[in-house]
Amino acid sequence: MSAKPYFERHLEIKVKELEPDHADDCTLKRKPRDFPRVSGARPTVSSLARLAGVASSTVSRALKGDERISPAVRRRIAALAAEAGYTPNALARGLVGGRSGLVGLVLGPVSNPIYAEMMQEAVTEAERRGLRLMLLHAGPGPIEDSTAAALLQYRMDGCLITSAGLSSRAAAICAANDVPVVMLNRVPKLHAVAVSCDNRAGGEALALHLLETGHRRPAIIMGNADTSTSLERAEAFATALVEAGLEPPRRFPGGASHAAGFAAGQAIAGLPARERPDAIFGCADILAMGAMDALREAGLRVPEDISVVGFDGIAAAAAAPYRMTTLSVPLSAMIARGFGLLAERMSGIPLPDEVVLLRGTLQRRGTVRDTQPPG
Amino acid sequence: MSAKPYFERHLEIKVKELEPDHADDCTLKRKPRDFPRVSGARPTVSSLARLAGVASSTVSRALKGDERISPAVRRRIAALAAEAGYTPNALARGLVGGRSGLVGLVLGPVSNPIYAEMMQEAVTEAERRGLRLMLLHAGPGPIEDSTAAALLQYRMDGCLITSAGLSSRAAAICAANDVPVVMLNRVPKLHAVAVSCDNRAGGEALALHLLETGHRRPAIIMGNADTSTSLERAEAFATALVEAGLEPPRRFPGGASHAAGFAAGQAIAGLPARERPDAIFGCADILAMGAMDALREAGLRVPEDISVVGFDGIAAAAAAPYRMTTLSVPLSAMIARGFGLLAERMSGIPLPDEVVLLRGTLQRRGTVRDTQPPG
DNA sequence: TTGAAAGCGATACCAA
DNA sequence: TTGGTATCGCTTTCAA
Repeated sequence: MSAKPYFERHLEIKVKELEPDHADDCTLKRKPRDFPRVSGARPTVSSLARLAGVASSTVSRALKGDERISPAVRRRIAALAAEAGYTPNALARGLVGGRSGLVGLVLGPVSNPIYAEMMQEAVTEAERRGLRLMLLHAGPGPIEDSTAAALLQYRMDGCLITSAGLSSRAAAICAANDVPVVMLNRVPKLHAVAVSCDNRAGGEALALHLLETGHRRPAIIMGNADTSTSLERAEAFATALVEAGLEPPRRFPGGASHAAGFAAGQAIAGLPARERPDAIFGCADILAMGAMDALREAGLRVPEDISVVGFDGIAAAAAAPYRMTTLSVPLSAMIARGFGLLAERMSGIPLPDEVVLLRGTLQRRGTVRDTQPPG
Repeated sequence: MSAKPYFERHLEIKVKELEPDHADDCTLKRKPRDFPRVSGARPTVSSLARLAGVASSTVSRALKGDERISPAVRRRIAALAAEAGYTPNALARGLVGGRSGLVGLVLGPVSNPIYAEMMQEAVTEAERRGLRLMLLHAGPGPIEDSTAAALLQYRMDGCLITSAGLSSRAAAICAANDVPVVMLNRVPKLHAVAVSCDNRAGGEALALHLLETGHRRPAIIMGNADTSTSLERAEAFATALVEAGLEPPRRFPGGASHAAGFAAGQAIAGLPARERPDAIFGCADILAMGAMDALREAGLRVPEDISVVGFDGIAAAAAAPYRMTTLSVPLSAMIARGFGLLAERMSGIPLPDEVVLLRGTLQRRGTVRDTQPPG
């Protein structure tokens, strides 16, 4: 539902070439006002060295503020570099230093907005740490081999994997080549480094919340079958209910999109009234949103007729028309921690694998009916 | 509404270290089964040359299928490389060749899902062309200087800019340094290369559709004031209405998020009935979606009481609970064309600026009431 | 058809 | 405190 075959159609193309004189303005008389550029080649360490009448090693050291270079020379070279518009060549630097400053990012399908939110957080955090993000994958399905190969080709310092489970290829390549990997929002089956929300605690918290508010027949809409995330959430949720003396909750197949949640919601709405659950737990907000839409379309009111809770805390679920009660995962903190773990491992010192679990927060909003006020 | 200050809170961290023996399993006995790796250093052209008993230049040539190397040698070296698990070092290659194979990507705020969809398309297309995407920015606000500098540091071959108008900094840096830029979904005010939807044609098509279906008082919810996209769409829409003899449509301030559309929708719903528009054009789907939600919450039915149309064709707008009539932009085709333009310019041959306009498609769905069937 | 050698740009080591 | 120089891995003349 996300990647449309637009490609073949819509090829009615209008090309508007700009007037030649303006084009010239752009290609020839380019004004180096804001970003000066030496005519011809870009300035390099050795060209600066020649200008300054020193050795290139001195320039290199001066530019990174080496204490051993006299302040006077340092200042002079810095000024020269600024004037010439010098930019270090990260390729050369990476070649000799062995570290590229590049971090790979593997994202899941954008049909679940949480990946976009994670991406935005990752960009911010990477910026803060002076790292660059290489977008290796985004979408359903597994990562292409050629793309995964880029991990090695560009000598990436590490890799962040957020996708549910389909990126084992990238993980394997990293493992085989000592490229540090951190899994985000996903507890790996194999040994690895991961930062995740405490899905069990979250699932339990949601179950307790539903119990406290008087629900007796919750159902679950499952995420993708192969994701630990979904499984853990559902498992903990179910366990808490059973421990409270309820029947094991019914499970409906879901996925990772609004459409999947919608289908599950339709199935639930179509149930005879006496079989109908009194609450739905969507293992991801996007699923719960889809379910809500299906329920409403079927004439059921949320939360009057049926309560709905989600898990993720995406922005869209917080707003109208959902205002969904959910367990929000601390995205920023997770990303920050993930970069932290990565940075530690990028230094080369072998560190043991670890799994960091951050606790989410129950967001009480408007989709849970309180039939049984406490006290 | 998108980037929450989660960072400071939620720091209750549980660290679960794996058992030492397992950790060892991962750090020491790493199995090079799937992705073989030479013990110690990775194989290089010269290490392969030594193994094969030829010169490194021969290896280099053989590996890229140079006709001048005898087929026998070529095969032998290829086999050797495969066996050793050789991976070319893109950093070194970029250093000598002057081309990095890297393309920068600048995205807008993820509060508008269209950026995520564009990102996913871009990943696919980059893969197809053997280019790597460096994520330079994603979010509202302008790009960081340090990030923009990466364009030069990593000697990127080009840059794709999708963000509305805030990335002029990146554009300026590119312009000053002969890095080709292509603007996506945005017609630049300055001379540049761009691929966009024909926003005027689209706005007009939507206006005509509303006219044909008997609407007489449409209103517009504007996008960000500084985006050509929104302006063009609104302008063409308004012009078509006026040419049909209607009053100029009322304009409501909007933005680039559901929340902005929602606020505009509330303002419209709060209007006295006789002042209320009979249709709303949201300059972006996400705005129209927000407006729909506000209208429905205010008890107005869409399309019975008021029609709504959008522009973009994002996946979320096509599904329940919106099923919105909209003008969809051919995203895949735009991205493909954008990469094409970039590729042409990456060769170094100076080409004139051009603007490519692709026509969108009116998607008639369920949010326009047909009061006046044709004929 | 293949080899030797000169860089690409930056860093780091060893001298001075 | 600074200068040479080797080196990172690969490509590309220029010779053979």
